[in-house]
Amino acid sequence: MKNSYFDLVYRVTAAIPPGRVTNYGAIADFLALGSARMVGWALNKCGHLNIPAHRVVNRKGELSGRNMFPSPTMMQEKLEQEGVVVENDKVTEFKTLFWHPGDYLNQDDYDYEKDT
DNA sequence: GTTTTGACGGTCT
DNA sequence: TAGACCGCCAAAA
Repeated sequence: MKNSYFDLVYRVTAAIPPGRVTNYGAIADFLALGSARMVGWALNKCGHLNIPAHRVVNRKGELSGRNMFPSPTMMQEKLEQEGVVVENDKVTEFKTLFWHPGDYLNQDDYDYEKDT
């Protein structure tokens, strides 16, 4: 538990319920980071952690970070696998599937550092 | 030590 | 309504 700004991002991202998506701005605003780029950047170094970064998209609901994944299609595949309808690399029901960061309080805590 | 880029967002034109 | 510009903080070159 480092309590760093990116660790907070990890926790919120890990708390995103399956079949649900959110955007960087919401997390950035919730954590008062001041910039959505901090969120995306923090997730960029999530490579060694088991964080569902595929559930995090930009404000337009587009899978902007798919290019960073081991496989660009993996992000969309995972979203569809959880029931999220993705078309043209963007979430169609984004506004409906949108998940508010504040709801993560209901998820209590989550060990994102626990890989395996 | 300085400059540029980056998984973005909001506001102005 | 749509397109373009600026701003946020941090890390790498």
